[in-house]
Amino acid sequence: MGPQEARAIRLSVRPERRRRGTKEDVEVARLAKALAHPARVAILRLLLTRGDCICGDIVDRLPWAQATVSQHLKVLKEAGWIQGEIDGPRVCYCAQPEAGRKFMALLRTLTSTEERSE
Amino acid sequence: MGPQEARAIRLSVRPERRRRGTKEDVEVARLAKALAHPARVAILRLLLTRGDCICGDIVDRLPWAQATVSQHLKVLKEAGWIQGEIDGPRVCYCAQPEAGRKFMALLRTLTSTEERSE
DNA sequence: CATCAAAATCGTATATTGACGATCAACGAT
DNA sequence: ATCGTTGATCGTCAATATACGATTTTGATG
Repeated sequence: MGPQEARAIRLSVRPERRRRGTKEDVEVARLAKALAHPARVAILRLLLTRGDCICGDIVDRLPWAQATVSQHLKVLKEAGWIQGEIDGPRVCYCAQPEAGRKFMALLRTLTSTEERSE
Repeated sequence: MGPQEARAIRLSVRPERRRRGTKEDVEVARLAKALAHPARVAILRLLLTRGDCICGDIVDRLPWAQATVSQHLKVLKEAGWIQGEIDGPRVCYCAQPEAGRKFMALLRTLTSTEERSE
């Protein structure tokens, strides 16, 4: 067997299945991705510290345009970090503590050296 | 004052400072971003469970090309999640537990409702 | 129903990611 | 010095993310 043939084989034999990773890995990545921007972290922090349910106030408190904030809110909402509740002409957002707990749990699982039975 | 003038003012008066967010928010986002891809989570999990210091084995175990894995390793390394040590013609990677601890701590701070001065 | 305020969405321009073949650089061994 | 192996880097293409003005949608109110 030639020298670079081995490489070629290794390259081609690589597992085809699971192109996008484990369920768990995808989940960790999904939650992490939603936090992967300072604006979204700031929004989440705002909702957690100043208390639940704010809305256009977020725009006032953060240095981003309304459209931008709205976009980030959407990302956070879709990932389950926050929840938006329609309240008359405005929308009240609040953090979803379960997301944080779930994320922490997943991270702990990731870190723990316990054996995993596939 | 006109109706949409208020909006205009709010839009223009928005704080110019801190375009990219707090130090802490940027840090959380930075660490989260490095985890925001299943391949990188998988790599980290591999290093944490199978043990420190693997290398081309990562390529064999994961369903991505060598160049792709190398790229992801770089991202993880630059974010401080892992460390690479040159060992002859190969490179031995190992997880950096501090990163995880730091990230968890930041997340806990984020979640905690404690009052933050500044 | 005309109007206003609030927030989502659209449109768009720019920037960043992700994947990967191909190539390069480092190094051990002949 | 040459070769073979390993892993980083380059180049490129497609896809996704970001920012935000402009517009639309939604609902309260006169």
